Amino acid sequence: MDTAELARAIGERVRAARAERGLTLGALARSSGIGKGSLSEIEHGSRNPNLSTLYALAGALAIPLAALLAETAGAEIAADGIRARLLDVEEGPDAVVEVYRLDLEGGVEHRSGAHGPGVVERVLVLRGRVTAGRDGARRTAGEGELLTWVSDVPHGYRADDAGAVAVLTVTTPRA
Amino acid sequence: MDTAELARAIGERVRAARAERGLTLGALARSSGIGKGSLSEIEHGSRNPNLSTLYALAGALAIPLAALLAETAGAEIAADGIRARLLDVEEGPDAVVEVYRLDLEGGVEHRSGAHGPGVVERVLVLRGRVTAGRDGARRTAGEGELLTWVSDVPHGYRADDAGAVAVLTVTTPRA
DNA sequence: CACGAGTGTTCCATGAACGGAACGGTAGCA
DNA sequence: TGCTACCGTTCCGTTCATGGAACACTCGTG
Repeated sequence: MDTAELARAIGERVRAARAERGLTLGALARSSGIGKGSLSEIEHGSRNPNLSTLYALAGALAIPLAALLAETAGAEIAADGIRARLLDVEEGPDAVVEVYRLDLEGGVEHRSGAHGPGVVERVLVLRGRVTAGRDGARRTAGEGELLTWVSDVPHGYRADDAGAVAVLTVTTPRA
Repeated sequence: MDTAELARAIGERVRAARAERGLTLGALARSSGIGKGSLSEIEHGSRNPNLSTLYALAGALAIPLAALLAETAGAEIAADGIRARLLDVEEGPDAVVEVYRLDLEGGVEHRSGAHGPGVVERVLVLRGRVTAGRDGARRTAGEGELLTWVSDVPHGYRADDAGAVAVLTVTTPRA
């Protein structure tokens, strides 16, 4: 991703956030103190805004600056009915633990092949009910409950019809 | 926090990252394609760099742009021997769940007063051993284990001597 | 149809961020 | 002590991002 692409991505996020809030370009210009022309070009990605402009913009839209500029492309895995966003990576002496936020649409099955030996997955349910685990040994957890399995064989996740949100941790032992 | 403060904070982060990597200002200038003078002033916070400059800088330092610009002040709670970094907030229909990464130094006790009624805390241990819970009803969990308690009374956390890392979720019911 | 009030885009003079050159300071070395 | 090499800071001419004005366009209204 180069700067032009990033500028375009930021522009899209700004326009989406503005639309979400029902603001016109002029209204956002007034509340942020940024020129209407500047805003227009920022939304099109044809500007190279400086820090104060970005900061004022994020403030007026009530978005964290980091969220406005995130290069989430690589950190976000999205498929039909499932979205996994990397929140954190803990590099311990014996293992690396990745922490994801998992958004599961209702009723959609997500399958995953076998991972390396010793890889353990854990799902801590935040909202809804999740059925997950190794093929043939699925279990179900409700809010606040934890599912654990060794994922060296094919496995999968599924939410109740209402959908679910969970924290997924993937623990990979060091080679 | 205004723009000047943010610029100063970013400058400090840049200088720290550069020192960590053992780079001189000139070397970083060459690898990032940014002028040496610009870099010097950015590190002092006396510049208002634009997007392409920030992006090139983050790239040369191998830091995510979002991390360079994060306004972590509000999202990070740091005290003696404990650090809690907000990873995510899930706003469900019945409750709001905050997800934190918890870093606990060995042997240090962290106490917390009572929260509102119905607030539930959960600790999923990623590394080490954690003893936590309501006063008088502490329990201990090792890697991959989960501790849960209702935090409407004083409670606390403590890691083994080696320290620990965990995911903490705080579930607050909607009023 | 004319008009006013709104939209978002394009244009422009000004001021500031840019890269690079010049500078003072320090360390190593003959 | 003279020389070289490199450090980080300050300065400077050029380039470009800025806010605001001018603009084209779309509605709703009389």
